Amino acid sequence: MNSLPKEFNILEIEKKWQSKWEETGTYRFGWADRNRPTFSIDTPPPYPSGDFHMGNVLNWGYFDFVARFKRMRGFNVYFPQGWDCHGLGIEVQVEKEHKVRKREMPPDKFRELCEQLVEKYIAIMKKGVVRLGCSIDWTTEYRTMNPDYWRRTQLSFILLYKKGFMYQGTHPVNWCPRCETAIADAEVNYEQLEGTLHYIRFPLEKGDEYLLIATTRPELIPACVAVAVHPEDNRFDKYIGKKITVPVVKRIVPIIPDETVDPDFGTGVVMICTYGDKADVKTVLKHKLPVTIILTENGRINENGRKYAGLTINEAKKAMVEDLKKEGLLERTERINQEIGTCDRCETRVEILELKQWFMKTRILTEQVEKTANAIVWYPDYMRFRLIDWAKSLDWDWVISRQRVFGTPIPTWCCRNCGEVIVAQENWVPIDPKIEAPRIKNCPKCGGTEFMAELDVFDTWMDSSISCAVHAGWPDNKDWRRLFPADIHPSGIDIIRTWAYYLMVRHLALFNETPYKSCLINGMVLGVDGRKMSKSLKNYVATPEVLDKYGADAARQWAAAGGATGSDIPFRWPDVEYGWRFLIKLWNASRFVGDLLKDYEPSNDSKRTLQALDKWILSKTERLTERVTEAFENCQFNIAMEEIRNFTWHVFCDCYIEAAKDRLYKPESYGEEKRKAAQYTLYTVLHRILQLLAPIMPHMTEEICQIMYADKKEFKSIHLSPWPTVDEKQFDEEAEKQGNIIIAIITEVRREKSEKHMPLNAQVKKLTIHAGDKETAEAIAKGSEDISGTCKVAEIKILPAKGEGKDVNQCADVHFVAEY
RNA sequence: GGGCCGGUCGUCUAGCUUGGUUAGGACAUUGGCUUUACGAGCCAAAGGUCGCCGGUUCAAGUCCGGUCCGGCCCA
Repeated sequence: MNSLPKEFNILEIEKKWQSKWEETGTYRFGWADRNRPTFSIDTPPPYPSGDFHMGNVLNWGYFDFVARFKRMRGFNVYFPQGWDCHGLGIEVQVEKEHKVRKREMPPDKFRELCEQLVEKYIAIMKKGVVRLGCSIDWTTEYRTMNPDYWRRTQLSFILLYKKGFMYQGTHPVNWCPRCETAIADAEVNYEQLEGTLHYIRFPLEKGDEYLLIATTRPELIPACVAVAVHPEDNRFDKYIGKKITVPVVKRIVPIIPDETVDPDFGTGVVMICTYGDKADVKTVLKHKLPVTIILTENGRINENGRKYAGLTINEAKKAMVEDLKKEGLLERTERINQEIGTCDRCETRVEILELKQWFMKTRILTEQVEKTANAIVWYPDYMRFRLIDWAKSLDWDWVISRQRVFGTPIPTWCCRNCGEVIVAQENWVPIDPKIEAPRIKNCPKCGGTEFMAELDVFDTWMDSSISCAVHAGWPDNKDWRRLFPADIHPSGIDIIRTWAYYLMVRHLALFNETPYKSCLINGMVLGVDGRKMSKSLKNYVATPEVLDKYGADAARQWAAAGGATGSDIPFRWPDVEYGWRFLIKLWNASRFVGDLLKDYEPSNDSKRTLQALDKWILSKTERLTERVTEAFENCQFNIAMEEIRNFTWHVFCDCYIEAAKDRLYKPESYGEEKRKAAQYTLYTVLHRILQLLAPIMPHMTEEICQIMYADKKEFKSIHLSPWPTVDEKQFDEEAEKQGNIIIAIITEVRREKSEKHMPLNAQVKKLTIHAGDKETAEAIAKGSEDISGTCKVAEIKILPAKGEGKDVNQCADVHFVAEY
C-alpha cells in the first residue's frame, strides 16, 4: 500500500479532481445502461444573479450529497444543470448598467443586451458550482433563453390551451408601474411602511350630515365607487342603503355593509376604490360595483382622474390633499404603520389594474395539488403543509403574461378585423409572433388576412415550471418517461410557493401526474448574527472567501452539519474551520495507516487472527454503516456527518489506532499474525470511512483512495464504487462488549495519569485489575496486551475477584490499582 | 388575523417521528501532556431546573392541553 505525503494542498487537490472527473466523464448519465435503476434529480435551474452565495453552497451541497450517495447505491444518476435566464431581474439590471429603458430601444437589441449579461452571470455561477465539486452531468447544460427551450414552453402552452387550461381575460392583476408589467401573487412582497391616514368628510347626498372616512390613499378618491361599514357596527345602521357624495369629483355612491370592514380601523367607515387593494377587488365583485380605473400602466392618473390626469400617484396625492383642505373636508391626519405590496424585483408599490392578460386555470387543480402533495415524500415531512396551505390560499388564477421584452414569446396573434385569437399550432414552435405571421392565410372566423402579433411574453415561471418533463427529454425523446417523474425535486423553503407549486400545477395539468416523487427542502442561510444573510445587513460572507481559505470539502461539511435538513442555518466560521481540521485529521490518520501498511498485501491476506479490539471496531464499523446509510436515505445529512466524524476522530483514531500501535510496531513481542490482523482491520475500516464520507467530502476521499487503495482499481473513482451493504453477520455483540471494557480501562488509566499530571507515556510498573467476576476477567484478558501496550504497563494482573481501586466508567464492579 | 417552525450549557446546534442509559456535538473557557500520524494535536475538567404552567405515564427534552416569547411565510 502506498502512503501519503506529509503535506497536502487542498485547493490543488480539489482543482485536480474536478478537471479529472470532467475529462473522464465520471458523472455522465448512462443513457445506454439499462441494468441500473435510474435516479433523476430535478435540479432547479437557478436565475443567474451573478453571485454564487452561501445559500447556493447549501442547496447545491444538498443535491450533490443525494446524487453521490445514490450513485454509490447503484443508481444510474441523472443530475442535469440548466439556467433560468428570462425575467424582470435581468431587465432591470440591463437598464441600470446601460442606462437605457427597454421601451426606448428595439426589442431585439434589448434582448441581446440581456443575453450578454446572462452569459456573464452564468459564467460566474458555473465556476462556483464546479468549485464546490458538484457531480453534475455537464453534457445536459441548457439555457431557457435558447429557442430550443422556449419551443418547449410554447408547446406546453399550446397543449394546455387545447385542454382548456389557458384563457385570456380582463381581470384585476397586480401591476408594477415601474416595470410596466403584470406580476403574480408570488412576486408581491409585503412591507411595513409608515404612511399617513387622512380623515376626510364625505357629505351625505341629502341633508347636512357627513361621514368621516379614513384612508391612506386620498389620490384614489376619483376611483371611489362605494363607502362601506361593518354590517354589525350599529353606529352606522341608519346610513346603510343611503347615498353619499364623493368629495371633489362629486360622484354619488352607495353606503354598503361589508364584513371585511374592520370597525376599529380609522372611523369604521372606508371607501371602496377600483382598486386600492385586493380586498377592494373582492368587495367590488361581491356587490357588483362599477369599475373606474384611474391609473395608467406607468403609474400616472388617466382621464378618469379628471383634473388630476397626467400627474403621478404622489403628485396626485398632494394635489388632492390640497383641494380637500381648501374645501374644508380634511379633518385631520395621523401617522400610521401600514403594510403595502411591493414588486419583488424593484420594490415599487404594486397597484391593481384591470387589463387583458393570459391566465392559467390553477385553482381548479387545488384539490389535486393537495392530494399529490400528500402522496409524495417530503424532507422534512412538515414542509408539505407549506405547499398545501399556499395552494388553498390563492384567490386568483395565475397570470402568465408579462409586458416585458426578455422572455419566451406568447405564440398567439389576433385578427385585425374581428379580434379572433389565433394560437400557434404544435408544429409551428419555436415561433416569435413579433417576427413571423401565423401560418394560415385567413382568419378562421371572418376570413381576414391581417393579424396583430401578441407583444407580451410569458412569466419566467412558465419556463422553469416544466423542468421535470424537460429534464426527462420531453417532448423529443420518446423514452422520456424513463426519467419522469423526477425522483427528487430540491427546493428552498422560500420558493415552495413558486417553484414546487408551479411545477405541480403545470405537470398535473399537462400529464395528470406528479412531476416529482419527493421534495427536499433547504432552509435559508443566516449571517453570523442570526439574521438572514444579506449585503445590506453587513453580515454577508462571500463564497470565494470561504472556498479560498478552507476549500470545498470543508464548506460542504458546514452545509451538511450546520443544522437539521430544512431548518435555517447560520453561517459559522467555526463550523468551516472544524471541517478543515477534520480534513487534516483524516489525512494524518490515513498517512499513518499507509505507513504501517507498506508491506501489507490485501490479496495474500486470507487467514487472520483477529484480536478482541479488531473485532470490536469491525462490528462498530458495521453499525456505523447502518446508521449512516439510513441517515442519507432520509436526507439527514447532519446526522450522517456527525456519526462519521465522531467515529473517525474518536473511535477510530483516538481509541483503536492508539491501542493497536504497539502491536503494529513490535511484531517481535506480539507475533506477526496479530500485526497482520491489525493491518487488515486498519485497511478495512479506513476504506469504509472514506466511502461513507465520499458524498460529503468528494475531493479528499478521492485523493486518499486513489493513492492508497490502488489495488481496488476495478472502480476508476471512489464515487463509482458500490456503497457498502450492511452485513449483519459482522455485528459481534460479544466483541463490542469486551472491547468497550478494554477501552474503558485504557481511558481510565490515562485519566489517572492526567489527574496526577504525569505524561501519558509514563511507565506503570504494575497494573492490578479487579474484574469483579470471571466473565469480565476473561474479557479483559483478551485485551491485556492492548492495555499494557497502550498504557506502557510493565506487569499486568487481572483478577476475577472484586477488589478496591479506581472506578472504571460504565463498568460497575471493575477497579484497578496502578503502581508507578 | 391565519399557517408553519423554533425556544436545550457563555454562544451556536443535535436529539422529539417510535417516551426509558449519565441530554450528544462544535466554538469559547480552565488544567495537564512533545505519545515513533496529527500542538491545525492528544488527555482531561467545568458548564444544562431542555421557555413557563398543567395533564397522561412506573417514567416526559420527547406525547397531550394551555401560555409567554422569537422567526418565517401568508392575509
